[in-house]
Amino acid sequence: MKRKVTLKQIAKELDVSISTVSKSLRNSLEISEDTRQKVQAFAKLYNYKPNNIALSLKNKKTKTICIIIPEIIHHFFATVISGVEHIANENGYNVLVCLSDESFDKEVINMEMLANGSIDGFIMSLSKETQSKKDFHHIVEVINQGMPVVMFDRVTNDILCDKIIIDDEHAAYNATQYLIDKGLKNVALITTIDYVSVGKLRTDGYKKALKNNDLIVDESLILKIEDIDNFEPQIEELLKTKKINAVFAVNEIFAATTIKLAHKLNIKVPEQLSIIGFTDGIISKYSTPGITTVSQNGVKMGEKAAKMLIERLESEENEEEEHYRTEVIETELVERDSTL
Amino acid sequence: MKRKVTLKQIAKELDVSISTVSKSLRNSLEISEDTRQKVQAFAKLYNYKPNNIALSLKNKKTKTICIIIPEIIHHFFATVISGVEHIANENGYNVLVCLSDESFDKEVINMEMLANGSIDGFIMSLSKETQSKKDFHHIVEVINQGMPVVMFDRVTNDILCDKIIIDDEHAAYNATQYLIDKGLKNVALITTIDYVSVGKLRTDGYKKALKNNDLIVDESLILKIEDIDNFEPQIEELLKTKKINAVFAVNEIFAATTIKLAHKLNIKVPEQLSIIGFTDGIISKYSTPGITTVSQNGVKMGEKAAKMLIERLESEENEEEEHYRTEVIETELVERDSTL
DNA sequence: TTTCAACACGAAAACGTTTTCGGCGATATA
DNA sequence: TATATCGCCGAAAACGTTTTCGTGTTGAAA
Repeated sequence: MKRKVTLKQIAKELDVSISTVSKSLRNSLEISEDTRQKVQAFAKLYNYKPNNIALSLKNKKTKTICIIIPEIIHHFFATVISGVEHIANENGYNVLVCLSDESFDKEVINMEMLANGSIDGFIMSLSKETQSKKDFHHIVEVINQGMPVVMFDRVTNDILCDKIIIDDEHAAYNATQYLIDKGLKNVALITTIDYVSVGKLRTDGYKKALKNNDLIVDESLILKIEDIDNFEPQIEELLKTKKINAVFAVNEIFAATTIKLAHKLNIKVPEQLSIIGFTDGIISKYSTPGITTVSQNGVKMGEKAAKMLIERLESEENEEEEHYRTEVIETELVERDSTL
Repeated sequence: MKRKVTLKQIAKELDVSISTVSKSLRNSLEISEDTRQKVQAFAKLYNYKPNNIALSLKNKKTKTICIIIPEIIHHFFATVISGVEHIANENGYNVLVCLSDESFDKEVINMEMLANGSIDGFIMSLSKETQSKKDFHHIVEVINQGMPVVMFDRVTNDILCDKIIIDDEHAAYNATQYLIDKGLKNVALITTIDYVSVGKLRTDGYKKALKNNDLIVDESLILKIEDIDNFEPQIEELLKTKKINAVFAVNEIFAATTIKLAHKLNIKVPEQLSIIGFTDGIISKYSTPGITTVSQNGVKMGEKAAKMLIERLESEENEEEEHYRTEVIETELVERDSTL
């Protein structure tokens, strides 16, 4: 077991100074061709690699960015990570992944723990709890320390920073309009509780579409799911008691579950019930029938977020202006077989 | 924008030495009650937090572990990360995620890049390319440098280290037996090419089950998928031309696709065709019908892997024995509606 | 009054780099 | 011969910690 070799050890072996070794390896002209060759050969032989931690300390840059997400099991977040990782890697950055588990405390702990030089910047999507508490002091603090933060998807207006979002309201509007255009007038909405920013926006879009088509918004057709672990009965109830011919679900789990329940209740999809989901997940793709859905393009969001963060990191040296941007990623309606 | 405060700055402000500040903050009895209070108050006021990079350099421990996986979009790997992250966090470790994208080169680059002090240890699952090339020099090198590695799922016998696996052969055997027990004699297998270790093992289990039930292994019923992006025609061909009443698929994508194609060909699932998948993914759960599947318990794998790695990291100080373990995580057959 | 311990604190090394500056010998120039 | 120049190299600082060891002051004991 040969431990890692350091500059000091090479210097000692070759009976030169540490500076000489360092310069030789960086091919400085200050050092004679002869010495350079000797040092480089020796370094190669012993497989010398500079210690990253030491470099980080010296440069005050870790070349690591952290992404904080509520959960990784969620396919959308996985795709975002994938996008972030690619761009980061291309630019020589590593990616630290932290999960908040939708908990405010974990989010705070993670941020405080890493804001001490461990990383260069954050990419994050707020936890549900944070959104409901509306307490963002931990984020403000980090930003005030001069560490750039890019928020995506679940963002808040209370914080000034770069943001990547999709136009949730507009996307929901389009999805609802799509259903209406098919002649479906009784569209139910299955959504989350309001404090989840995207849930609220999508609900707004749904309502707006109805109104613009002179349809009345029937609140009893809007199902707000609170308990993510036990919502089937509510949907079943909706399908049984209400006269609907279409459902717009704000995520793919709700959409897939609706299909399953429709099947159970002998309601034919899409003949009797059209269903549109949200998110570009694998569930929608591999489900039978395939689910028509609003694609969020998580990969692109991740890529864009990483680009913005890295751009800010690299330009920061020149102490540039603090002009924050909010980028909107376009969504796309992927038509499959769950709609007429 | 107040930048991070350091010991040196506090020392200067309070007109004491750096040592005094450090000791005060660690509540050393060497320092007078008075001074300690003063320093601590000041530190709190300026929200002092020790710089992690400096600590890492000093302690030669980064409290960071890296997990290298082929892709994150795969639900199974996402669950593993989740398990790793939890245990890591509990023990004060952070998790760096690297994606090899099934590429040998990316795997090598990532490992070499991080083996220079950036992290304390690796948890990894081999990329397909690495498995087919059988070139593991990068891993051997890392291990020889004294950095612990824990492999999971896609492992190799050519490397000595801790491993977490499931008994793929046994699980496949059970799944096949389950089908046979239902009276289904014509069981097809949809698998991957052999160099993916788990694909091979699952194929072996399938064959063994057939043989033990005095059924002949019909190689034409074994479909080896090479091109992950265009395999539907092959499955369709299989369903159309072969007389089969059950399919065992080695992952959930294959299983879900089979259902979709059966639906297209008007083959009723499970009445005319029973399907069993592999992996405990969300596709199986939310698909209609729900897919009976072999659950791999990725979370538990991740947890176990993290535990083994951290255990080795913390015990290493005592230069313990080098006894490597291979832990087998039990699988479970989750019965849903895609089988009789 | 001298001696010694206890107390409170500071200097410095160490972790592994990079980089600035200065020095020294040799050669070229005046 | 004296001076300037150049080539080659080393010392040291810096990044932010922790920790060992040393040192000066104080009080009490002899």
